[in-house]
Amino acid sequence: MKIGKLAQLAQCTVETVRYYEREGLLAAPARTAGNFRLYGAAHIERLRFIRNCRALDMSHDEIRNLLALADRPAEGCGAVNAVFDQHIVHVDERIRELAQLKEQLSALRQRCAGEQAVDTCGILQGLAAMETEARHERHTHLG
Amino acid sequence: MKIGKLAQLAQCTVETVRYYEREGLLAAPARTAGNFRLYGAAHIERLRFIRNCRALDMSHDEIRNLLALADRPAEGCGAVNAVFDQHIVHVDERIRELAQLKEQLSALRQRCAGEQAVDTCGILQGLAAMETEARHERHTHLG
DNA sequence: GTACAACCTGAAGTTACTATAGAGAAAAGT
DNA sequence: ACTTTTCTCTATAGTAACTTCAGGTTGTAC
Repeated sequence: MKIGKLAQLAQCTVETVRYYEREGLLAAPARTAGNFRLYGAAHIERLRFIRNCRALDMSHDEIRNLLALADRPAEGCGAVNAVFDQHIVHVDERIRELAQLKEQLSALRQRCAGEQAVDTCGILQGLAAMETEARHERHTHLG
Repeated sequence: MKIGKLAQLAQCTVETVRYYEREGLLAAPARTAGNFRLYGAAHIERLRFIRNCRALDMSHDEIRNLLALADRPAEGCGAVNAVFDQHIVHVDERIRELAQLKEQLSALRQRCAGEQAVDTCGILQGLAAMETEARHERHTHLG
């Protein structure tokens, strides 16, 4: 099958497929005489795997890692578990960060009820007065 | 004061300050005879405001919006509230997305307890078998 | 034979910065 | 006064995971 069909089956765009090939996530397939990419069942499986990992917000590095592990069927899957556990930690951290953010935002939001002039707006005053904190370095690739 | 002092007071790097100037978030200041940027109290206030917005994970577009509103003191702050409410919605959505993600990840994680070979690993099987869903377009800039 | 969709490559744009290189200016030490 | 160190300047490239664009080729339908 050609790239359009593959992309459709994996629910992504053809540009994304070509991008994954450049990135080394998806092996370069055979070509037709006219230079069109020709994919088979193995490619669908691989791409689906990648897209599912992405749906779980894994980074390309994490995915590359997982794919390499999956390609050595004889080995144990302790490493797979490790990648997964690490990723779950990332997600957890980000959820906690956002929850805290939401509290701050809600507190600020309550400082302005209605339609006063902006120079007495509690939100803007709050934003100007907040204690500026150093940028927290992020330990997760999740934004 | 020069850029290093300003950056220190706002808890960011000098590169970030220069970047904000290029982006139009911070007005270009006067220069010394030696071409060094010279900042005053108004710049500190402005930069603090920006950094506080960033600490709340607002995008530059949202911040630009707020700054423009704050610069028209006579007008009502309904628009400010709107920016804020919209941003809170973004954060909420992202929290829900991540919570759902975590459930999926935990469910998958339970499919592999220990050290079997990877070709029978429940996690990898799960990743290969998951129903591939179309990439949800994001309505938030939060990762 | 000609219109049109699907495909090709390569490069640039996105966000909010960070990092680097190479050079000039100012401050500190002797 | 001289040297060393620190600060600042501009311009450019890199980050993640794509998307978009420009310009050209192939395949297919009528």
